[in-house]
Amino acid sequence: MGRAPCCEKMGLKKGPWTPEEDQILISYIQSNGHGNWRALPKLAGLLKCGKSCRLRWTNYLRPDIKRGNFTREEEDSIIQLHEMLGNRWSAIAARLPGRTDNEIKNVWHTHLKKRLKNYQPPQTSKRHCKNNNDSKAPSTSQIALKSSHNFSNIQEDINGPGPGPNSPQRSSSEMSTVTADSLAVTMGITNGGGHMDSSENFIPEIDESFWTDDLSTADNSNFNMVGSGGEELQVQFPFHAMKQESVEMDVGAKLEDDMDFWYNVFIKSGDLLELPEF
DNA sequence: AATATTAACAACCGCCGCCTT
DNA sequence: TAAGGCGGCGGTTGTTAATAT
Repeated sequence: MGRAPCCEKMGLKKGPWTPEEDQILISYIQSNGHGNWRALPKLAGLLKCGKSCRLRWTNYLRPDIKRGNFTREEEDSIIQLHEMLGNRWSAIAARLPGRTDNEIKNVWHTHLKKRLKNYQPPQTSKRHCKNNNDSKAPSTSQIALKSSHNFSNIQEDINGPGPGPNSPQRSSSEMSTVTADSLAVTMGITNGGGHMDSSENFIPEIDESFWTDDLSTADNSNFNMVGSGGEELQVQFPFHAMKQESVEMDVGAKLEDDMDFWYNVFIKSGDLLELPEF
């Protein structure tokens, strides 16, 4: 069934916002907050529906919105995030401060799709990224992240409760600490041949042969993460990931020094993350 | 200079999930 | 527990500006 769109209510104006309407909305929200969006237009004296007001505010009038063209770095971040998250524009926007989902969506459709279309990733041999010498070294913008959290939580998330076949054998004294205590991390595995990172490094796709169900033969893995501010983080997990499209983990896996693989991972609640000196 | 085409962006629409009653 | 309201999200459309013919 579904509700009728609020804008079908009598007397409500559709279409572009005038500077006067913008000013009314800004003034009202600044002094009263938006509260109930549906009630707002009436209270503020606007002939717009609440939905339209909310959209106008969140996509255009909000004071923290960054106007102007996207930088190359921002575009690269969008491409990378889109590879991980798909069309989840709001999730992408959450990692690009000052940018809105609508704006990012527009940029994607008008610029970035074309850019990617023109880009042909280099061919990678099987398990090409397995070897450090083959895979790209971390760029200077990437930061190694370590945590003291026991990574068995992650294995439990993947394998279910109980001791995994590859329980951590190293003492936590070897680990640095991330101060975040409940950081949720989601691994997003690339499926499409690879991509360029913001430093023009090619991050290869992970070949089917990489994945294993046998953690006892696992290698340490290394992840390329995007932090809350869109910054890239390089992390490693001491287990060989099993293939899952999206794995929710408790933060803080134990992370190791030996670099092996490159993946794309994003921090779901990145605000909690504090980067250690490293 | 006029017209057609394309690009860019703002706004709308409808669905979905969460929250309240 | 179910129903309805609300906000948020992603897809899509409409309008305007820029560029090509």
